[in-house]
Amino acid sequence: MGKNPKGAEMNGTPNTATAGVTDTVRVRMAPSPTGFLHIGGARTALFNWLFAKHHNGTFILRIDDTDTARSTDESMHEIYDALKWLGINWDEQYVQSERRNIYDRYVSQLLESGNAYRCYCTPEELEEIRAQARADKLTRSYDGRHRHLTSEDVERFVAEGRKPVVRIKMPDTPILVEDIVLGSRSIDPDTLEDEVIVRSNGMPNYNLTSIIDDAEMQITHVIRGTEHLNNTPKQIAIANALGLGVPQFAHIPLVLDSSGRKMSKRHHGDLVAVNRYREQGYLPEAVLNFVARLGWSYDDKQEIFSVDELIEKFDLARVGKSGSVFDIKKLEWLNSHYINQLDVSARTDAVIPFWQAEGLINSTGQRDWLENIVEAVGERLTTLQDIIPQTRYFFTDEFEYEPKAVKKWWGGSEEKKEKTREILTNLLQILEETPSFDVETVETAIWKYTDENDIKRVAAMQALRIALTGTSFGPSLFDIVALLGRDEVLKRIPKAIANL
RNA sequence: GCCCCCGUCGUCUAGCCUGGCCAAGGACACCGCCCUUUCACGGCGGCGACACGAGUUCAAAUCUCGUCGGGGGUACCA
Repeated sequence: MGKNPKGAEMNGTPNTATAGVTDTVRVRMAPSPTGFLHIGGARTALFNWLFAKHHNGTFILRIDDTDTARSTDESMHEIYDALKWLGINWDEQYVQSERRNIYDRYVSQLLESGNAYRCYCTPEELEEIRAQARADKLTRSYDGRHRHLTSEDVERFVAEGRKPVVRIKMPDTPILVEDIVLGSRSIDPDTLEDEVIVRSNGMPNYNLTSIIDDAEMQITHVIRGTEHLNNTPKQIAIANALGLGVPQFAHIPLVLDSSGRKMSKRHHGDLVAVNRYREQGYLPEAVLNFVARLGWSYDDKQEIFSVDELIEKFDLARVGKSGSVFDIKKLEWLNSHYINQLDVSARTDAVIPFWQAEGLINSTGQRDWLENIVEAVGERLTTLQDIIPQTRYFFTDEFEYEPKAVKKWWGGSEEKKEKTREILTNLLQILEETPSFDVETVETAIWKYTDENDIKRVAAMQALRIALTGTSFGPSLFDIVALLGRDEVLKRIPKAIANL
């Protein structure tokens, strides 16, 4: 694979040869709709999409729903939603269950050419074969025993009510698998067994439909997870038997959990659900940037990539071979970066749904006030969801005084508590008398009090902070006082004193 | 069991193809200091890796072989 010859195009060279793969790339993302889109799937989608965009190609979404028992409409829509949220848009879309006749046609061809055959083995029989093969340390289990059935055999099986599957006859010559990421290798045919390509209920199987559709849809590059590596020679064998060409393959390393195992819906649940990250207040830019760097890098310094930069810089040649551990800390870092990147207005827009979901606001009529709150919170959000603990007290005075904060700043002993009551009482009086309630006036008044009475600033400030917010952390206290307003502040201090 | 893939700081990685510039660079995390009304931000500093063993070579993280370790697959799932 050569470099993208963009330069040649810019020169306006009027030939087609120099364009190379640039304008003919066709890739696909082929999820099976058996659950939410998971993080690994999102990365596969992203790599395909980036590759397509980079080469001015076509990105196709193909729903591989041949497993009718597990596929659901709901899941299909969840996948659409997740992809749209990420901004990964597709140019063409196909659903495999609507393409039965195409697969049936190819199966007939395989049967007629003698490259496939019906197998009447029962599940029990297959189980036995497997067990025996394992005991004998064989490299494959199914032994092709129904390759050459007599018509009497068939009649007998049919009479017994057995429903056959269709199996592909694997070749007896090595299969060359070329992979852009992993390199080339030759697969010993003795390790391949006659795969089932059509189930006994007549439904075709993944290895068959996948490679047929790749050919039918003129896919040029198959970019998928390495869990499919062992399927590749099988699919190539099927394509060969059908006389179809095969795309180029690029198997990307797995996304692993912290103990090094493949992330899966089954074992990791919500942790891998893309939609879950959206609900928790992650930005799509952050998720995209994060998964892009799982298994791919541009150079030895750049970590932050806008989508446009990703498109410009993505290259399969820089995809690594080993699996990558999903580290949520890094995602969080990226997320806070992208949140901070938003201006106050955009950040307010982003955060409003979270306030609403929490029941803290019901209209946006107080827009200016909300923006001021967001401004005061500043760079304290790791996720949008963090806006709740950071700002709850602005919307209600029904909050708990955090025990740890109380103990540390209000005092563990009665003596210290008494001192705190005194400070709060004095502050109350100062704030009652202060001519205006803007940040500067309040600040001046409070500093004057602490400094003149030889009270530690931090002690007074934290005592007041807890009285006003119930917590020991958050935005500048003067901002909080100003945003809460005189009435609210003068109401909360006595209440705090009473609770001391 | 069998088949296949992989192996640089705790994590993501640069470097490996085209041996020397690598007493291995960056980022996240962690720790410390500074800033500071708190918590974050930010600034500065610290901790920290070539899986192991042979071989080739003047020289190996880089090439070769072996060992060990990890992972994926092994379905009438995809």
